[in-house]
Amino acid sequence: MPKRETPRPTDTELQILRVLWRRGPSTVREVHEALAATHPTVYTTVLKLMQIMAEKGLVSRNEEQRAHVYEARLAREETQAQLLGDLLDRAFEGSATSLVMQVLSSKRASAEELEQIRAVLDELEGGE
Amino acid sequence: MPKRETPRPTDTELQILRVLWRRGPSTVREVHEALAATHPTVYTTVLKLMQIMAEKGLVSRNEEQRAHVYEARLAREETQAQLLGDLLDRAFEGSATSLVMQVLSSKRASAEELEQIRAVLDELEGGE
DNA sequence: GCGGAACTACGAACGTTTTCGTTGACAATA
DNA sequence: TATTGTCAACGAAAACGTTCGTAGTTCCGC
Repeated sequence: MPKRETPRPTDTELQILRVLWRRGPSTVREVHEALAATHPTVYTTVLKLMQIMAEKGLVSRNEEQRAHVYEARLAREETQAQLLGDLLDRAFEGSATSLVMQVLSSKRASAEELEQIRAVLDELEGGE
Repeated sequence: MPKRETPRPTDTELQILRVLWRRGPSTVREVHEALAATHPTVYTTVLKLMQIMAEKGLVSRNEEQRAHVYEARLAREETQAQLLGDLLDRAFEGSATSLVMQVLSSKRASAEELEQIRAVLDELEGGE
């Protein structure tokens, strides 16, 4: 039984993944340009990172074209769930309630967002 | 205007902080023993870590006694909020709603937990 | 006072992540 | 065919986090 688990992406790797989620399958050049605004580096740095990410299994690589096309292997939601579960264990002793309370009480959530969350709650409680 | 921000604690540093939050101000030895079960290392490793954490400002240090007494500089909730806000930016594009949805759907919260969360929502919306 | 226990301080080693320069392959073009 | 531009591959270096051994200090009991 293989223990095939994707490792948790580092901060920089996550920035690349976000580009791939937003743009879909992309070449190194495309990612590099998309990253230029927020994370200015040299082309080969992005290349190296993405090669390593391919080795780790974070992205898949299509080599049919001369410029290889990379794609995130896990959907955005899967990785989000992974990171969130991780933080839940590491910093919240597994208590989802206190995590949600924290996120709500830090004034990040707007009124509309609160409404949406309430809707999700309704669905979870009543729906099933 | 000084830009005094506490750096985000690493995984290992967070383990130490968790001990300090649980025990309150503690010596290196006390932390080391508390950590022995989950994170077995040598005494001086914990010492070094805590010295570095003091430099970073993650903990404060009282040197009155021979065995220095360390204390977390930020309350548990503050650090949790910091880490959460960080993850929100890095992985959720700032959307608290999708973060809460993720945590609710993946770690299916119990009925009581849902009730508690709903109470928080009520307080946030109606209370003020 | 002496020896051992409990500390802090320090520095070296190691692994991982991030960065970049260089090289060689390939393609398009003049 | 020679030149130029784009690309992957690779290696090395820098930065960071983690680990541990060693040295030196202080304290206590004998």
